[in-house]
Amino acid sequence: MEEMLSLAIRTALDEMGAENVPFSVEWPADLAHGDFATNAALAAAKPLGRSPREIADELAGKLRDALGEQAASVEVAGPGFVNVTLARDAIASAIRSVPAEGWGSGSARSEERIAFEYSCPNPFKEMHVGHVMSAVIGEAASRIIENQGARVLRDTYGGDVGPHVAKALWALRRKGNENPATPKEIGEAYAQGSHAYEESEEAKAEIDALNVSLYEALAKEEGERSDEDRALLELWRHGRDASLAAHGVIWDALGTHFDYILHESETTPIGIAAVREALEKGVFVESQGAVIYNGEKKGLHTLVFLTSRGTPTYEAKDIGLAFLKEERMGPLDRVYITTAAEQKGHFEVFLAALSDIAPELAAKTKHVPHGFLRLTTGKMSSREGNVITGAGLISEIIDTAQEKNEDPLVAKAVAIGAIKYMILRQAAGGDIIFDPEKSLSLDGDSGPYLQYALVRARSVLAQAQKPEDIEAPLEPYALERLIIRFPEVARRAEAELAPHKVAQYLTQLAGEWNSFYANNRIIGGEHEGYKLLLARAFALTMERGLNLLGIPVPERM
RNA sequence: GCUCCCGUAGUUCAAUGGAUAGAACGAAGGUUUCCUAAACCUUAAAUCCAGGUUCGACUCCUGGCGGGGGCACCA
Repeated sequence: MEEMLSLAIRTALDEMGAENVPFSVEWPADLAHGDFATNAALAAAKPLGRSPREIADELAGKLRDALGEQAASVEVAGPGFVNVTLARDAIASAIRSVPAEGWGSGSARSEERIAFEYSCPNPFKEMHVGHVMSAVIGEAASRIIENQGARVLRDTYGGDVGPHVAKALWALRRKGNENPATPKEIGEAYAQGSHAYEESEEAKAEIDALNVSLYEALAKEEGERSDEDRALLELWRHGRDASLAAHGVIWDALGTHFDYILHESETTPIGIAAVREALEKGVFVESQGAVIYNGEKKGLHTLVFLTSRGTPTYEAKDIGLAFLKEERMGPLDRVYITTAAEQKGHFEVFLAALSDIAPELAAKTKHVPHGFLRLTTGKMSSREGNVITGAGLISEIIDTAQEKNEDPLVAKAVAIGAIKYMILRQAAGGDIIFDPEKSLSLDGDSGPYLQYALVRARSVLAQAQKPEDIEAPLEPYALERLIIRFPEVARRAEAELAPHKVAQYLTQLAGEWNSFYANNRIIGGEHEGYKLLLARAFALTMERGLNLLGIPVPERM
C-alpha cells in the first residue's frame, strides 16, 4: 500500500514538473490525520516556485484519481500535508487476509548470507549481564534480518587465551585444582589471579610467563609438546569446557543458540600471520618492540596489535577472526559484530587496519555497539561485590515472576520476556539503567504487558466459535489501522537494524488491543464475526512481533 | 589535553527535518452482575542554555554548560 502510494505521488510530481524532489510518506502520529501522510507538496513548493497549499490541492486531486476506491479521503492539512485515509473496505480486506504463516515477512535480503556475532562471553569468566544484553539484542536482530529472507549464521567468539585466562589458570594451579567443574570455581580463580596480579610483582611475573607458555603450547604440534605443555593444556581444556557448559545453560534460557562458537585460540595464529605479513607491506610499524597500527593517519588512535612479548592483542586476533569467519562460515555478504559501546574506538582501528589488509572483508563488516546495564546504586565492580551475573539476573527475575505464576514454565516465560523487553525497548547503544531495588517492571511498558495482551486475545478466540466473516462496522477501529502497519514496521526495523522499533510498535499495538478489549464486547457483541477476525489478526501480529524479538509466549498468565 | 557519544515530564525511555513532543513507572481520581483488572478510563507534568540554517528544528550547524566512553602492549 505504501509503495503504491509512493509511486502515485512520484507520478503526480513528475506531471507537475517536480521530477527529482525527494519526499517522504509517513504515518501521522495521530490516526485522526489518516493512515498515510506525505510532505511532497511542501518539498516541491520551492523548486516549483508555487505555494505549498496550491500544490497540495493539485496533488490531492491526482492522488484521489490514482487511488480510487482504496482511499476514503485524500485531504490537505496544515501547511500543505496531504493525508490519505484508507477506505473501510481496503482496511477490512487487509485484516481478513492476514496470513496464518509468514505475516509481515519480506524478501529484501533473500539472497544474502549474513554472519551475526553476539554475546561473546569469555571462557574462564562468568557470563555477566553485558553478554546477556548482547545475546538478547543479537538474537532479536538476527530474527529481524531473517524475516527479510536472509540466511543468518549466528556466532559467538570468546577469549580462551590471554592474560585473563592466565590469571585463572595460575590461581587454579595454586589451589591444586586440576579439574575445575563449576563456573563459580573458575570465576573465583580468575578473581584471585587478578588480585594477585595487581598486588604482587612475583605473581605478575608468573602470570605473564604462564600467558606466554599457553600461547606457545598451543602453537606447537602435538609431538613437540613437553609434559609440562600437556598438563597446562589439559587444565586449560577442563576450564574452558566447564565455562562453555555454563554459558550454554544461559543461552538456552535466553532462547538463543549459535551455529558457530569461535575461540581466540583459533584466530591467534591466523591473526599473527596476517599482521606479520602486513607489517612487511608497511601497514603496521614496529615501535618499542611492539607491532602497532598508526591510527593517526586516519584520525584514529594508535594501537598495539602484537605486544613486545610477541603475543597478539585482541585487535590482531580480530584480524584473524575476519579471515576465519570467511573460511568457515563463508561466503558471507555481511558480517555484523556486536560489542559493548566502549570498544567503539578499538573497533574503528581494527576496521581501518583490516581495510588495509583485506578491503573486501572490511567493507562488509558492520559494528553494532550496545550499552551497559548500569545500576542506579552505583557502578558495578567486583570489589564492591555488586556485579550482576547473567545467571543471577535471570534467577532473580524468575523469582519475582513466580510470585504471580505458580507454573514454573509460565514464570520463566514471563521473566525472560521481561528481561528481553527491558533490553529491547530502547535503542541499542545506550546504557540501560537498572534499579535492583525495584527489580524490573512486570506492568505497563513491559514484556508481560505484551504477553498478557496476546494471552487474552487467544483466550477469546479459544472460547468463540470459528470466526465467520460478517459485515464490518462502518468505522474502522484504531486497532485495525495499526495492525496493517506491521509488515512495514518489520521492514524498517531491519533496514535500520533497530529492534526497538518493533518493541515500540508492539507496545502501542497491545495498548490499542487492551483498549478495544475493554470497550467492546467481542463474543456475543455486535459484529461478532468481524471482531473475532480482528482478534485473530491482532493475535497473529503480536505473535509474529514477539517472535521477531525472541520473546516467548506463555500459554496463560 | 585530544576525541566520540549523550542531555526530552519527578523517574526510565520514544519521536525517518513535519501537524497538538508519545508511552510507562511514580502522583491524584475513577472502572469488575460482562470474553483473564499483569487491564481500561481521567487529570497534572518535559525538549540544558545562547545564537544560526529552514516554509518548518528534540532532530542539522556554531558556541557554552552538564554527564559518560575512548586515547599503545587488557578484552
